[in-house]
Amino acid sequence: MPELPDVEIFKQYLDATSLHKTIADVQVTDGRILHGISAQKIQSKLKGHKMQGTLRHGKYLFIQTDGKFWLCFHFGMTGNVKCFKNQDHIPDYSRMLIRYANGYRLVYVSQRLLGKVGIVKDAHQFIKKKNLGPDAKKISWNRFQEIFENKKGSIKSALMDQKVLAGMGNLYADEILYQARIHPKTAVNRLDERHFIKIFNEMKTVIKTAIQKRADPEQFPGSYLLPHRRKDERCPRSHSKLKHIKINGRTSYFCPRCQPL
DNA sequence: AGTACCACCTGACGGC
DNA sequence: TGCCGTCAGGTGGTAC
Repeated sequence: MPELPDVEIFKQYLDATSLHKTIADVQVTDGRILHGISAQKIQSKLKGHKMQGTLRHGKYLFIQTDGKFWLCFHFGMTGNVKCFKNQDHIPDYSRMLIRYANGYRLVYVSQRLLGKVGIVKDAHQFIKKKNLGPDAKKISWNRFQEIFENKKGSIKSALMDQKVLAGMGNLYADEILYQARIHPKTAVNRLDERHFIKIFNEMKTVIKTAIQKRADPEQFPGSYLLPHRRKDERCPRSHSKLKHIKINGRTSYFCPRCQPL
């Protein structure tokens, strides 16, 4: 579930497995993941280069190379990266393989092909051009207050809008609003400072906790909504039956008792 | 500006 | 067993 915490885990994983290793070869097994570049071009571009460092902004993962370009990963609704020894069996839905000179391969996996891989000149420039909002993990309280000024729609839509705030997806937006005890349909302009402080603090805690638990919902605290985010399950706090509604076409789970409108 | 809907894809699941 | 509709965590485009 590649939202901010998941992508942060991928970043840590790449930092641990893939930096400063010479890329011997690149194999694209499904070109539909490529964005704005051909399989041949990405191969010739990466070959012989090394990854120098990583940068995550929202759900995007950028890898700086020792060339004048960055590799850019987006994971869509299903996707991850994994490193294997050359002779290891690689998983289904592996769409791109980066083979290192040291005998390992980095694999980009994407079952539904909704993710994208590309080359960008500069990550910061890309973020600007895409109009991405500030990163949810790094944003300061002052900036957080500002981004909701003059907003009128529902708080959940705003939290999930990558141009407002980068990194929150459907699941974590639900979790944050659940922890803050705010109904997802609440209009932003009906929230006061006290509410925003609560949302901000819960957001930071949820992100930190999720990353600490390696974005694995099974390890999340019992007080979290995420592991119970299924039809007919109950709120871990009030034991009321969870409700689900559609907001902007996405299913939103909440507790009608803890999060009244 | 906000929302609603469609499209992009594959696979899992429930109903019949 | 199998067919079919619906749904799933992402984004982007269009139309109202």
